[in-house]
Amino acid sequence: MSATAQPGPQWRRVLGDLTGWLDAGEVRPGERLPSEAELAERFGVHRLTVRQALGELARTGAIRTVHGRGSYVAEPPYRFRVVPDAPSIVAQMREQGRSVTQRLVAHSVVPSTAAPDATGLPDGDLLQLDTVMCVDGAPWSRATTWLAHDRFAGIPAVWTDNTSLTGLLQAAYGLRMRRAWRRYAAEPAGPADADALDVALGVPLLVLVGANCDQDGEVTLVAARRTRGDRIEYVVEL
Amino acid sequence: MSATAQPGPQWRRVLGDLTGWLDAGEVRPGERLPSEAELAERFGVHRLTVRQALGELARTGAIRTVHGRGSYVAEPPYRFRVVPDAPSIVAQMREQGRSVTQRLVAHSVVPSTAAPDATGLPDGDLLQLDTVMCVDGAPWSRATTWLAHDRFAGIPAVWTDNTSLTGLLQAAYGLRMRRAWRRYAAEPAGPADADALDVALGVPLLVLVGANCDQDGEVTLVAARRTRGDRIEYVVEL
DNA sequence: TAGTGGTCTAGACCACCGG
DNA sequence: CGGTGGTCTAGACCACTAT
Repeated sequence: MSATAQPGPQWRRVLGDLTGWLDAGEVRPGERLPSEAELAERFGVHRLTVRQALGELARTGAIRTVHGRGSYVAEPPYRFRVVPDAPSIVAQMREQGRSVTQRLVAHSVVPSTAAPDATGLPDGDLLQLDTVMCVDGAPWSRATTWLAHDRFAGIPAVWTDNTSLTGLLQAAYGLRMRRAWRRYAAEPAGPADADALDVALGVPLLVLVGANCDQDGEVTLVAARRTRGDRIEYVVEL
Repeated sequence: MSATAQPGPQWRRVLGDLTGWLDAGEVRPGERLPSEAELAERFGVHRLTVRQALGELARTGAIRTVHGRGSYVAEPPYRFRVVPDAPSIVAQMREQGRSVTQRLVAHSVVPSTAAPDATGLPDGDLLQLDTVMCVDGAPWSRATTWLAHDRFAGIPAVWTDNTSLTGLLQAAYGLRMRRAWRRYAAEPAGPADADALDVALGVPLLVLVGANCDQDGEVTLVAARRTRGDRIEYVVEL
């Protein structure tokens, strides 16, 4: 009945009731919620009031709203536990039986100032690769990678959706890398993220910026990866 | 003039124009934006349309809206770079000249099932500490910590706002710990986070769950720390 | 008390999706 | 086509802040 007589704003009550539905499993993951109009009628409020509550649910990832179809209960935010030691992320996921593809959406030559500062990359032009990774068919993360252009200019020509950059560098360049440093941060999805990762504006992304170096200790690769917060967890064993 | 004739919705144009103001420094950090009513008039749209744009700015942390006063341009999202190796976070920040306080907001005895799974803590009741850390007077992170209750029951009695848990454990219990494992994730702020950290619902938090073990390799402390995403960056040197 | 943001309603039109 | 969510307006009232 949801006759919850709360003191706060009405959309809070609606939000509370809807959250209750989800927690109680009255609407299961994958199922559609009643339409906004019907919810408005059922709760005795205006549709905009319902939308306020639905917006909060969407921002926290509890539901997923699709224009023209409805709002669907999201799958529980399962997370891959990615272990930064061990092989590359792609190899790791494939070992877990996931289908992983990485599409090269853009590549360009940029001055070395374009990479995040304090990277340790050598001076000179850089090759910048913009990729989108999909796991089991769903957008998972975006990455921007910088490499010395003179050395790696041939990469875009041989890229395929099944490329693992780590594997490619080892196979084609004989390059075995190890991790130099990592930075972890949480940022809201911007317009480009929302578009590429199929999420709402502002949802949390886990941002990992890192550098790898070659056998001689020279930094040869810098990458910034923005991953859906509900889809990842980095585990570091010490 | 902002006669930007864009194709998308109007609130996008408003958002774009406001973002332009901020980027160009036409409104500086700490200054107040015009009132919603005035913005509505100036952009020739309804106040709700302006609010849609302001809401996005607030969620990305670009502005900060205060009931009854107005919307203020946020300080640039400066981030502490916290190095997980090296001393405790508190000690590290104080070395950087920050004033750090940690208020104990609650403590209780809970069954061992209350801690995040796979922690490695011994069975038996746990002491759970809920704390809020402020840096330079502003809320910065919330933490929940679990310890064996029988061994550490006296901690709440001696807690002060200047306590560093690491320091306390070493001083009062002769305990020197080292890191066992860490998990990094990004999650949206829930109601409790929003309240304690003074942020909007749903803004990104960087969540760090970790365990420390004593000299014998026994896990003695598990902690989950939820920090404002615009205020932190974890750096790991490898 | 005046000005600000927060909430809510009523009603409209558009854009998208599916059959 | 009908149903859905996305946007927008008009107007009202409430809650909070400052003076």
